[in-house]
Amino acid sequence: MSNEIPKQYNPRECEDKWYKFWEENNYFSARANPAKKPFSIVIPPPNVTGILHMGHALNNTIQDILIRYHRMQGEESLWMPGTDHAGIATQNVVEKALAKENIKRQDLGREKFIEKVWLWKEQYGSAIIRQLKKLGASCDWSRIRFTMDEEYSKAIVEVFVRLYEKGLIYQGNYIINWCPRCQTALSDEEAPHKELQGNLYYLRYPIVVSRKSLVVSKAGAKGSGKKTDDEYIVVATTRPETMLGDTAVAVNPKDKRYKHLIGESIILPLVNREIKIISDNSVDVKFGTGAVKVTPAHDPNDYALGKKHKLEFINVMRADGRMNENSGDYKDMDRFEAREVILEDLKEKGFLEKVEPHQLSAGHCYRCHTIIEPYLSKQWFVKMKPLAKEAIRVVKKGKIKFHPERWTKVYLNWMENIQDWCISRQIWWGHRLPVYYCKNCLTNDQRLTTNDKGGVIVSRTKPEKCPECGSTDIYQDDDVLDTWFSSWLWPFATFGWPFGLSHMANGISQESHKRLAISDKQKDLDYFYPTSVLVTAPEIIFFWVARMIMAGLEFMQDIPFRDVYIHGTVRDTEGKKMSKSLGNIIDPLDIIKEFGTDALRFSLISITAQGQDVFLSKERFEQGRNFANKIWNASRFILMNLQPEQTKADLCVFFKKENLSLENRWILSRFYSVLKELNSHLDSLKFNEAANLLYGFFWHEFCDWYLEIIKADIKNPQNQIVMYKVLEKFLRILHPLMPFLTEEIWQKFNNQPTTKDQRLTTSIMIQPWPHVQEQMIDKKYEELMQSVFDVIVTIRNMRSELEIPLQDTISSTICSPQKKERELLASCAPIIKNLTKTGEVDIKETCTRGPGQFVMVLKDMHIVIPLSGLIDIAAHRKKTEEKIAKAEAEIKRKKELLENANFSKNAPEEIVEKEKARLSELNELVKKLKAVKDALQ
RNA sequence: GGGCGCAUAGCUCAGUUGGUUAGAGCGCUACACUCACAUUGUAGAGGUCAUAGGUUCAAGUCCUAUUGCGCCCACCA
Repeated sequence: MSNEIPKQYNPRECEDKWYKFWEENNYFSARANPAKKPFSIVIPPPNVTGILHMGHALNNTIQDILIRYHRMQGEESLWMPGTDHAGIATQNVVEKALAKENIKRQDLGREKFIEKVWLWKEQYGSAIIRQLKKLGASCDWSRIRFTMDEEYSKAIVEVFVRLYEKGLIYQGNYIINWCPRCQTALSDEEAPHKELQGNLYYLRYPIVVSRKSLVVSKAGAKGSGKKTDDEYIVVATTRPETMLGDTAVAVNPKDKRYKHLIGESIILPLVNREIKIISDNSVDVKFGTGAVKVTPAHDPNDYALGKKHKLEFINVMRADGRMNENSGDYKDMDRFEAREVILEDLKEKGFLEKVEPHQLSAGHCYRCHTIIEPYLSKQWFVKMKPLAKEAIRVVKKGKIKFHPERWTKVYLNWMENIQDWCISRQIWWGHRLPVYYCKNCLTNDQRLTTNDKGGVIVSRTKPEKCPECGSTDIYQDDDVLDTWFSSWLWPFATFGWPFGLSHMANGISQESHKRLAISDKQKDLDYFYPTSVLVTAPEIIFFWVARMIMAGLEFMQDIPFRDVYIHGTVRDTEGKKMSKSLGNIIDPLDIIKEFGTDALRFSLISITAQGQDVFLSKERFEQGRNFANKIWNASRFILMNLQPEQTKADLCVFFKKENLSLENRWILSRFYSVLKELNSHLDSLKFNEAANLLYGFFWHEFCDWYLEIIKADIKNPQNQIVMYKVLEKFLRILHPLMPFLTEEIWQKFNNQPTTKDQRLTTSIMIQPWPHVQEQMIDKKYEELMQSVFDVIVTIRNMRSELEIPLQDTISSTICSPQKKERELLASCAPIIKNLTKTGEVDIKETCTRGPGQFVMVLKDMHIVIPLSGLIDIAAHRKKTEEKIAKAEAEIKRKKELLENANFSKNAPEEIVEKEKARLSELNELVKKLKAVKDALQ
């Protein structure tokens, strides 16, 4: 039998096999079941264009662990899967693919292009799903959703219309973040600021001299020939190209330098437009020259100024970031090219006073990293403040908890300062706005110039005719919605919300059939919502988490999830974020190929401390692979030695403590202690601690000690039962972390016809989670066993120091003043003999020490073995002296501590007792060590 | 300009509510392959827990300041 099992675990042979097995048996599916407690997670939908990276691997492993754990605990556990249409990202990917064939999306036209995207989605869109399956994700695939699904899209329209009717969606002309490359508006979150090294350019704007300023200038003018302050007003700017759109210069009214110039005119260089000097409190006197050029169409601050002072809004750029017809000679130049040329021209004409290096930060497109242009355009917005109110409350009240908790502050800070959300995008791939225009009512296409509602129809379906004038000349808005406008509905729209809509045209029989289906869906939503935990990355808190909370509260009148687990970002060993462009990617699929999925999962989890970033190197995965292999071989050993009929023995024996040998009692106590601790780690989302706990227990306690001990008496029925039971239960509790390996071994046991336990019938993943048998936990026995281990380690240490090869059998004498200890050691003599390769173990009360013996001290014990060969007496003496010194230092500290009246007064009694015990132990140790030292000469 | 995180063994990191003997993996040193596993075993070396103060009977753990690294947010042109 044993030679059927290979010496190494081969993940490739079993992963796909068991995944298929699980899927075919519908183990992943979950549905409303009032008899059970629900547990649900919605997946953060990966981009449909996505390929699995380490961030996904970490994110989804955590979710899978939670789902598998709760499923085994008997909860109805649903993991809702799906993908996100990822508007801009997907459009970019498809455009790039088309570019290879020299096709532009404009060549195809909107409809054809969208067809291409769908085609692309059909072809490549399932890659990420296949990869999630490779990872072992136990999602209920029968429920898979895509944000562009017809049903899902209805939810989006419904939400848009409801918010519009509530007055929370509006259209308007504002400065928004514009990506000139993607040629679309972006939300603030989609345009993260990055530091740039730029310049501050000081420009001279000539003043049109009026009588009033002349008077003042006389007083201020010094010398002749030199240009005075009153001939120019100098403004500082980082973006000189926008000067073409300047419509004022602003100064602070309190600024004495410019007070006399307020209201005067200047001539805008190059453009020769006459503009006014205005005053406004918002101008910072200390920055630059204290005078600022005002470009209302190209800067959000200036926009506000422009509105306030009723300035002209002159847009000097086109959507592609090139200068437009308002920029004279610079027309058609790229904005950055125009900057250089304009600077040249200004310099040539004496309008450039100086250039200073200046650090600035500018928004960058989160999809293509192009520098954002603040751009005036007509867009659609969601009014966020009213939605945020309740979202703040539920988090403050603790109805939703962040893990780690510190993210609460980040969330609240953002929520409390929330800005309106720009939701319209000028791309093609996405949900078209349910906004229609009546051509007749709109006197002309005023999209960029008016804020007027006339002719705007927001409707769930395309209106036949204009409700105002009855015209049928109606067209839909070209824009699509921000991808996140669909993602924020994910926790309930995936269940089919809203129910009972848009099926009025169906026949009656169909209608009732649909109703039934709808009511099932409604049941599922009622049952699984709010979901239990959301597992995600910090980058996405504002984009997604915060907005889901708002949407859930607004449309479901309830929070979308109770706990938010924010895991760290996966980085390389240098701390850099893993990204394709940096070329520092460790591909999870490569790791799966090389080390196996379970190794990937285990290693990833074992280094993911709650909320800390994960620094990864490939070597980390060796740990997981080695662990998998260790489990494999231990199981192999047990299988090889298992006598099937023995495992059928009465299980009651198993729980009768008094019948158990010390080692069996010990390992069972340890197992249940570990299980108890494991439960608490998993319940408190400390996955790394769970992983390390399982690792340490299995490798060092179960394999290194327990199996080594019972090896000598492996056919003993009690040992047979216990080793089998502990392994079998261990496999179950390891399963959430290492699903494939545990299933493979489980099935190996299952396939032994005579070893059949009635639970070993189907799959490990649907087995019950073991109960903590409190009565089996006994710390006293754990300590007793530990003291035997200490003896063994000491003897091994002596062997090692004396360089006695294992082939040479030695004898040893253990002297202990305590009777109980002697009894314990006597009962464990066979174990000690076995694990130290000692022929005879003599246990005595007092120590007899001769010149031909080597002695070591362990607590209050002497351990003596015959001296064979040479020993470096001086070295050993020195070592002993060091030990004495160390112990004496500790004694001194202890004494001081115990003599301190405050200590005994304030410290808990058990601590004081512990200290006292430790002190007497140390005293005994020093006494013995000194005796040993004296003997060494 | 605000906020957050990190600094512990050569390296990568754990360390719950303060309890005195600070852990793991990798690496390193020595020894050991018929006997489940060399993706292994046994033994060992290696730390004034970033710095300076403070609170406390007791500080890696709590407080304050400093230094270094990293991240997030913000409309200084």
